[in-house]
Amino acid sequence: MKQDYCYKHPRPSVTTDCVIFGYDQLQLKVLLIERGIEPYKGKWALPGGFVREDETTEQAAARELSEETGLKNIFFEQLYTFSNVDRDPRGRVITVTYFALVNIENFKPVAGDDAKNARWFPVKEIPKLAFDHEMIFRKALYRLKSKIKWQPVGVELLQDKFTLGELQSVYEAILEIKLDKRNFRKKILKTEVLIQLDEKQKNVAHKAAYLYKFDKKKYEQLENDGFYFEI
Amino acid sequence: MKQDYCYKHPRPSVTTDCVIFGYDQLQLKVLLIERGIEPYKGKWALPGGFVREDETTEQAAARELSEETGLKNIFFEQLYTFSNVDRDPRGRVITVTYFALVNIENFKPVAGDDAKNARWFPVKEIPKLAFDHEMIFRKALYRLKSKIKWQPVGVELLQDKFTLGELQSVYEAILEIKLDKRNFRKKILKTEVLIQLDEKQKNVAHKAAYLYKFDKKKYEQLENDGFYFEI
DNA sequence: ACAAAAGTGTTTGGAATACACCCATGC
DNA sequence: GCATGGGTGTATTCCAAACACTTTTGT
Repeated sequence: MKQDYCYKHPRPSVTTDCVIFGYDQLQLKVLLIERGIEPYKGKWALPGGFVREDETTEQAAARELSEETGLKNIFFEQLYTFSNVDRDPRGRVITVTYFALVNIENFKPVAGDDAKNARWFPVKEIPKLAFDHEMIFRKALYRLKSKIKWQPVGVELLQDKFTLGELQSVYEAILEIKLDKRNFRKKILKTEVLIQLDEKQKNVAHKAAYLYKFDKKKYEQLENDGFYFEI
Repeated sequence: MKQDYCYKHPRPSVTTDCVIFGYDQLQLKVLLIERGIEPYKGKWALPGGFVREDETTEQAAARELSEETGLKNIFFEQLYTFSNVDRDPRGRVITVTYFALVNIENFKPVAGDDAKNARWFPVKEIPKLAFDHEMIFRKALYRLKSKIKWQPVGVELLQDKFTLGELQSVYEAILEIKLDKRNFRKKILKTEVLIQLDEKQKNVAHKAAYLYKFDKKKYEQLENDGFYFEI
């Protein structure tokens, strides 16, 4: 049974789109889905969908994220709201966008729900995207680069336990520069949000590195104390 | 003649709300309007309104701003999108918010359009606000404080020509701290976005200060060169 | 033994901070 | 002449950046 919702004034549709970053094989990657329906059928796009009547845009983004990646409790934050009147050929659609950092190892590929094909693309090899998603993606990348300069968000892209070398590689991939090992270690340890474990790498063909984990409580405390800025 | 707009799925309304900052008598102020209609009739609120079918949220914000203050071409940027399902008693309303910096001297009070009363409130004396506008206001204030640390946006609150003393007072009002005069001047002049004019204050009971103006071109150039971060 | 990444300190330059006195003007 | 804000320089501290060698492990 089909029902119509009628209003006195025209209303836009509201969607959320997510820029989901991952890190793998020394590369920063983004999760894209292949559209199964028109418009832009067969084109790659950011995962997203319509905001339901009973959920906030944050909840919608979290739901999409969990549907697309099987991941919950992920770092994500609002990016920007895009509202060009002609950004969607179906009509007036305003999209509230989010960006998220996940760790690809934990990622469980979702058996093609909506018959969609999902793939991680290195940020250097993004195909042509549907809608204005290219613009959204670029804004997210810019935000990530700015943010990482102030906040130790790089850890969200790694496993729970990681080495400082791995973390440095994340930073180098995102910022596209080489960093000095000693200075990087000094700077990242001075933030005091990393905890060194009594545990080392195994089976590596070189001196085994200590593993660290992220001290989320400490981080949130510092954040509340105004230590980091929203960016 | 009344017409209805019907859709297959329910749609939220979309509004914009603006946090408009001004500076006057050594105080940072915010423009609020008194609501002339329900809900929250008689309560103070941020200026805002519905986004029309043929305009972006930016255009809607600029239009509201111009309607409320008579000002055009002023500094404003997107703040955040709020979407709690119960934030508006009239139903599902998502609001895309902006914050703006204007200079109160140029502000032309608008003869009560919509029978609304508009007033500048010092940020320290904000009354209870309608909807979730308190939260929006707090976020805007936080953003302004963060932003001013990196970007010389304080100039937007002053006249075209201003003294460094006035600019320092703006910073002190926003950050709520006293600044050292010499260090402030060094820092602000080092940004090289202020131009010293061949003109001084007149009729002041002390040594007349040089007037400066903001070098908008230079600022935009630096911004494009990635000199400042989006915040 | 050698390849590969881990781990570690010191020096240097630039930026932010702290700090105090004389100057021009209107009354 | 005095009250008011304008204008200026230096010393110190802190942080960021540059820079090279030894250690551990697997092959």
